[in-house]
Amino acid sequence: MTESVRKPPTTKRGTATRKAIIDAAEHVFAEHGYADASIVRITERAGVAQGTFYLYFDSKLTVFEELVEDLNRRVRHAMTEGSSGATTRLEGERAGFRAFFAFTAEHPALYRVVREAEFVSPRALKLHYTRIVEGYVANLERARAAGDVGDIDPEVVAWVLMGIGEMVGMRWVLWGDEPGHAPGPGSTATVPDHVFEQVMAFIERALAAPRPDTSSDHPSPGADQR
Amino acid sequence: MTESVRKPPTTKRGTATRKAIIDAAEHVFAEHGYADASIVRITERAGVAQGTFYLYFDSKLTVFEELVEDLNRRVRHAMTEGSSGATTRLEGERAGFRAFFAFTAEHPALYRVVREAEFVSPRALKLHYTRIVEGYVANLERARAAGDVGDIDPEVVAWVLMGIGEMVGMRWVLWGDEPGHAPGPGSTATVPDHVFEQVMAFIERALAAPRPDTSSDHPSPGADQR
Amino acid sequence: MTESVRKPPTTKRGTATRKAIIDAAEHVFAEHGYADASIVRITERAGVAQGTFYLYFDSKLTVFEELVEDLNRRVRHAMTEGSSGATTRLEGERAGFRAFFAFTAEHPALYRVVREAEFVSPRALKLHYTRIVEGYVANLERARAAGDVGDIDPEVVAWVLMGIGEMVGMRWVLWGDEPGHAPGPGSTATVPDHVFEQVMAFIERALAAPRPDTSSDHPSPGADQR
Amino acid sequence: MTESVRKPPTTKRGTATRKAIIDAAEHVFAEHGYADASIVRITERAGVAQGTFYLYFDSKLTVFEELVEDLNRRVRHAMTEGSSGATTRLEGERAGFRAFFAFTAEHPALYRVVREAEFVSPRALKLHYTRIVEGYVANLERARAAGDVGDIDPEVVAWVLMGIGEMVGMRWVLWGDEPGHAPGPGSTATVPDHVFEQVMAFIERALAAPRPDTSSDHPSPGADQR
DNA sequence: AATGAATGAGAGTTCATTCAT
DNA sequence: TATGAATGAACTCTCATTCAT
Repeated sequence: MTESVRKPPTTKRGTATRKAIIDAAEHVFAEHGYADASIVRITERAGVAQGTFYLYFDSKLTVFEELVEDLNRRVRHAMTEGSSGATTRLEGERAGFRAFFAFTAEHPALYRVVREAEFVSPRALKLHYTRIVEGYVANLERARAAGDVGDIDPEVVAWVLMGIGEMVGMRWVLWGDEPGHAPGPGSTATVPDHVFEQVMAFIERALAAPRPDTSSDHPSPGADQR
Repeated sequence: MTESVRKPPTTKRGTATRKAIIDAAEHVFAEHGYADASIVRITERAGVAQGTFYLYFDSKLTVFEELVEDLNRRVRHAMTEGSSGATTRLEGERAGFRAFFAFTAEHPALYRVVREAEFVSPRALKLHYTRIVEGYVANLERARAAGDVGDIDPEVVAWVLMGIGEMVGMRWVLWGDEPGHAPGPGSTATVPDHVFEQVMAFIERALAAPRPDTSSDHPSPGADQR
Repeated sequence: MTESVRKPPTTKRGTATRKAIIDAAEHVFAEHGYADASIVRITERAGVAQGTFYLYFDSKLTVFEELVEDLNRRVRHAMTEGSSGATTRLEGERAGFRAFFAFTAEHPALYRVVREAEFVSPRALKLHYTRIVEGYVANLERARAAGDVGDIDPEVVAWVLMGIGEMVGMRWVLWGDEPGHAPGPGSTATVPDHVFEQVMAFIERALAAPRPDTSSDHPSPGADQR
Repeated sequence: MTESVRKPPTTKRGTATRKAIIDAAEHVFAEHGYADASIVRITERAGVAQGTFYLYFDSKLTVFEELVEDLNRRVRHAMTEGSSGATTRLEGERAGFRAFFAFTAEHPALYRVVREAEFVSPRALKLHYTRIVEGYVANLERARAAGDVGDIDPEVVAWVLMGIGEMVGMRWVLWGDEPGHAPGPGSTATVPDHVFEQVMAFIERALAAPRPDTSSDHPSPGADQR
């Protein structure tokens, strides 16, 4: 296991070059997938020579992993940013999902790159999902403590939410309205309103705290809605 | 629209060889992913010469697509089979998910192959998901007509269920209990009970028909909305 | 040098099969050239299985050589046949060339196969040319003895005639009138009249016996040097 | 109409490598023919790695076509160069043919490569012949205008000359004196004198302007129509 | 006599990576 | 810091030939 060494630039010019390469890589990976994303393509798009690539990255895999991390950081940022202004849990949830879909629309790379990561870099893949899930878990635990949601296992529910977001994103953001043909590369269409509402309603019903009156006058002992 | 040039085998031996290759392909794709699943690896595992491969398949892509179709057929079969004995919708749903997870455990290829299909064969990928979703949709429409579930959009919910199944399957079947290291190739562990229960409960709450008494002042006791 | 063994058929059916293969080979070689003329293509066109081929021929090279021999026999036959009715040398020459061009038009294989033979089977190539040349030589020697042509070296002139026939055939029979695009496979167009006349006139001038009166002081009246 | 993707070399080293490959290709094609001239053989002879080949050429076919063009340029250059010092048409013609045979002796590739081009690249083949023919045509038209040759069709005669040169070159330059066995690869023997004289005499008789006095009663003594 | 499945060497080509400049 | 020429292992695929049936 050769240690992957970071190769930080030391000059302004270097920093710019490095960024150019990462940016190029995002597009190339998104468009061709890992296997078909050749270094030539990346460097050509970045406007540098092939050799230059290895001044900043150890290998193709290295950029890939760094890119996954980068995108991961950015989605999570977008999600918290999006829901930061929310005053209720429900509002926050909606804003978070909206931000997620918007990010997916703007950065299809996230999606495609992550799905391929299964074989390319399981480590990166797991990190990616785990980190997002951790965010959900934190929110869910807080909500549960506040009695905002029912008695759920935050860990499990977090993964469930992750799955919903991913599949709906793939279906409606990446594929577009017509499942037959994918939207062009520049498309930034997001999930249609009614789909979004259906999804959120689904989630809300699933999370909703049991109505306090359920056990009020006619307590059904042992009734556990789980 | 290019038709396959290869003719189907006409002898017993040929049929056996073809099957051996497809079987080998399933394992190799599952283990290495499409890009790294070389023809050499596949034929070596199948115990035939490299050239033999091309007697039955036009290209690596062809086997891939055929394999996806094959696995798709088999999961769907497993799922309907599994839920065939169920008497209530709830029971059927549980059995269907169980079958899905069990299949995933036994055929990790399904999972891995499909996730990589994004770039390899978008067509195959879409077919796969769409077909499974169609099954869900049919069930949901029937349930809604019977008043078994609330007023949901079956199409959207179907994709949501698909997403849940896929993510939970990945997390607990493929990764195993410890997210750090994947279970060995031969592992057939399935989703832990408590996770399964949590997931099913989540889904049930989300699908449940709204309780009729909600807006009335005379709650009908014993009304079980599930 | 493994001896190429003939594999003659012993039954009627066998004879038919063998012929079918040779015929198919002529077309396939003519259309694709030696290198791209696969055994599969030949046997498919002949309507037999691959293995059957080796019942009648030792190898791809064997059919090729036999085909060259066959075609050679046939052009020569066509040429002598054509000029058999001629009463003068000039007439015979014209008829011979006409027959040659006609054969080329009907059997482009001759042409193409021979040109490729340079590398495939030098032996066959040389045999082919040499045999045709021998015919020319015989005619020229006879003509010289009869005083019908000047004092030429029959051997050299024979090769020259061969070259003329081949190049003109290629240019006007195989390429057609427009050098830009070759005529379709079925085309049997031959050399245009005026080209034919030019070529024959060229040859006649070159062969003509020097007029006896030129250097003598007693012109022999009626001497026609052509 | 697909443009070559390879960029021309920008450094001295690159230029040298490219040349080394073309040179190697010339020899390998000449020795083995197109079909058997593998990239391995070419690169091995050039002393570079296989991959290097593709830095400069898109494919085997590309080098082939470039080589044909290159050789074509060079024969034509050699021919005009050779006949440049000539003072009479006859002298020029002889010099041109001599140059052609000499070139053939030194570059057997020209010959072999062109004959195989029929299937490999008809376009290149036609270009090659057409360009040489154009040179002949120009000369013949000039000669005819000057009354140096009879009333011939320059186009037809040009192809005829082409055919003579090619066949004689093949017979006496490439095959050597003994038709049984080709001369070694390094052989630079050219057409034997007496053959050359016979060929030129043949051509001269065919081209000679008809003697003006032919129909007069006062033969101009010493006029030799050859 | 005929089949057609099987072979395996070898083809052309790509590409991550190295290195001299 | 940047270049771009060079590498060579690995890939997919073809095909003349063999052989059991």
